[in-house]
Amino acid sequence: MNKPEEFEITEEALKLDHQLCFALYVSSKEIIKKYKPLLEPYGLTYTGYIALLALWEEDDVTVKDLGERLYLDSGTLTPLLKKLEALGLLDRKRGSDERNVFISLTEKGKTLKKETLHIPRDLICSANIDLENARQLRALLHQFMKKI
Amino acid sequence: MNKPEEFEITEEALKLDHQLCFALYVSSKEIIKKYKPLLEPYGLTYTGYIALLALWEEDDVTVKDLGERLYLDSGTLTPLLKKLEALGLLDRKRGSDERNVFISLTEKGKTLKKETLHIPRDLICSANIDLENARQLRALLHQFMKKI
DNA sequence: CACTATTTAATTGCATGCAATTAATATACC
DNA sequence: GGTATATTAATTGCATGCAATTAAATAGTG
Repeated sequence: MNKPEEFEITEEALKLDHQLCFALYVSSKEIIKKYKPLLEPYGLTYTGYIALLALWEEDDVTVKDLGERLYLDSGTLTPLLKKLEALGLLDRKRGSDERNVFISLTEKGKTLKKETLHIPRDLICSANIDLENARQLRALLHQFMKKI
Repeated sequence: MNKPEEFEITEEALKLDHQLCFALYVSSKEIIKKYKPLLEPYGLTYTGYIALLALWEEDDVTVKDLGERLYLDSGTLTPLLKKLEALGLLDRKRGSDERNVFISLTEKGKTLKKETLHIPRDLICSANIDLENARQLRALLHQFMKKI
């Protein structure tokens, strides 16, 4: 009882290369892989790096606030932040409302910003990124993120 | 000793919203999250689903071949394929070259393709995806994947 | 004030991903 | 044939991510 034209459409729509999710999934994994050798000298993982990027913009924020900016929940952030604390990069302190934990960078954490300034440029080279392609992608992804 | 114009450039380049990697990382995670409720009725995870998408295009392939198509290595695939085997969706059999393990769909695995045909369309609705935005994104991502 | 609902971080359990190593098999080369 | 090399899956160890639950604290309400 398949109408042939509909079958054709769904058949094509099922192919791996037709899936936007798969292109996003692969692109995300591949670019994260490129960061690893650049971050390893600083003892950072990719997740640690993006947490620091967020904190370098604004720190002394709660775990909840940081989680909203990073799209991560406490199940991921709590152990990550404890590791970054153990590295001496940040402090975790309860606020006057004891439910809140405030994250603030240590001097070491602030200094690391300057030492890693070269990473964005290095990544562009190592991942062979076309800047115009990247600019367009970023714009489309931000549109995508707003609606999803 | 910072040249102000260079400092400004790198400062901007360090912001979370300027990172292509972060936009990819968030978009990928968010779209995968949207798949979960659609896949749960079939007992599938996202990774299991993309493995099946690949196998529905071509099965009776080695783990290595499947890994190249999915951008996954045996460390991820071996346990995943064992789970899909336990669900009765595929078989794993050594080839005449005993280093190779060939993956082939069972009847149940083939049947599941028809039962899940609705998922791509359902996802477009639930993730509120703009088709033109998606088409452009996919094209740019494929360019990106080719070069990285 | 007493009681309930809400908020926040932490914890638990499960499913990835990947790098590095291992084990088994096959190939290449002499 | 015999040995070194290469290939393939599997295993191990580590780092996420997320859903669901828990525990503690606060806010809201009568």
